Amino acid sequence: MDDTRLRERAPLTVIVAPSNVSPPRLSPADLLPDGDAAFHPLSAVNGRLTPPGLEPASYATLTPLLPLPPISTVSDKFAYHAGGTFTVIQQQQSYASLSPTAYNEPLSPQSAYSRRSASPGSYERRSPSPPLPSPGLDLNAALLARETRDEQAQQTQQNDTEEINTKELAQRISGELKRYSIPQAIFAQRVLCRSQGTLSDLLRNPKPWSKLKSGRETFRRMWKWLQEPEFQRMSALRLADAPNQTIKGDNVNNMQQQSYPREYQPVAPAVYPPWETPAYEPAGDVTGL
DNA sequence: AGTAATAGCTTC
DNA sequence: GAAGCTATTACT
Repeated sequence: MDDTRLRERAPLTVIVAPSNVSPPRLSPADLLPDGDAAFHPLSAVNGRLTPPGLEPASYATLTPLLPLPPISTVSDKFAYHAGGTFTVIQQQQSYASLSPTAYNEPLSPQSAYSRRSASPGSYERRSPSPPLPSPGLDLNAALLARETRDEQAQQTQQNDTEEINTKELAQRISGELKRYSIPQAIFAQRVLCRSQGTLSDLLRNPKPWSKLKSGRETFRRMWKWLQEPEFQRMSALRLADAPNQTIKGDNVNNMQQQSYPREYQPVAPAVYPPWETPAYEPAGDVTGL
């Protein structure tokens, strides 16, 4: 874990260090695998977009899926907004926009959407009175702020209204699960709050978006997971199962498909995939990032 | 043995 | 009827 942290903080040169993480299986130290290149831009972007001092990797606090929100509404607004963490949003977008291929298949997440709403009017509509920067500020800064705002609006709109190419999304998810050897049961439970059987069915027989009703929510979660930077994806997988939430049919805790004891301590720096690591890191470890 | 796919059932 | 769960089977 310290390795991860070091890498997070480390200057670019260190990150570049070949960690040759070719095997699909992720170890905690490999949370920034070969796609590390994708994270380089982040540092730059982070440097100029986010307030200094805000660490880019507070897994515990940044993880959007942490207590998995009720499947009905929250996911529509995305936890980032709820959490009000400006920085996170920007980072997320940076990842999404800057690294379409680094840790993704040739198919970028965006392409899973049937289209992108890049309507120039979205910004004005959503932000009627943007706090314009004072004349003293750099024009670039102003444009940047505007751009960021625009992207946020787009992101929100995508999550809310955009259609998802479910077939493509299913293929993407399947591919990612295979690539990292993530069992369906784990992904289904930790990320989707669904059962393995449900996920299997959705992946194999995805209904077209237009024919989906409440089932869209599950696909949205898949989609959001895909959009997340890798460390967040893994963090989500590693999460404790959501406590008994009053979600219809969401009694995942009753599933006896697999029980991953979360009590045991990771005595040695064992190498296990993130979803097998204890949900609760030793005190102060994760949050201390 | 572990994981994925599927059939039948339940819930809303 | 859609969506999902459980139990079971099939697959590797």
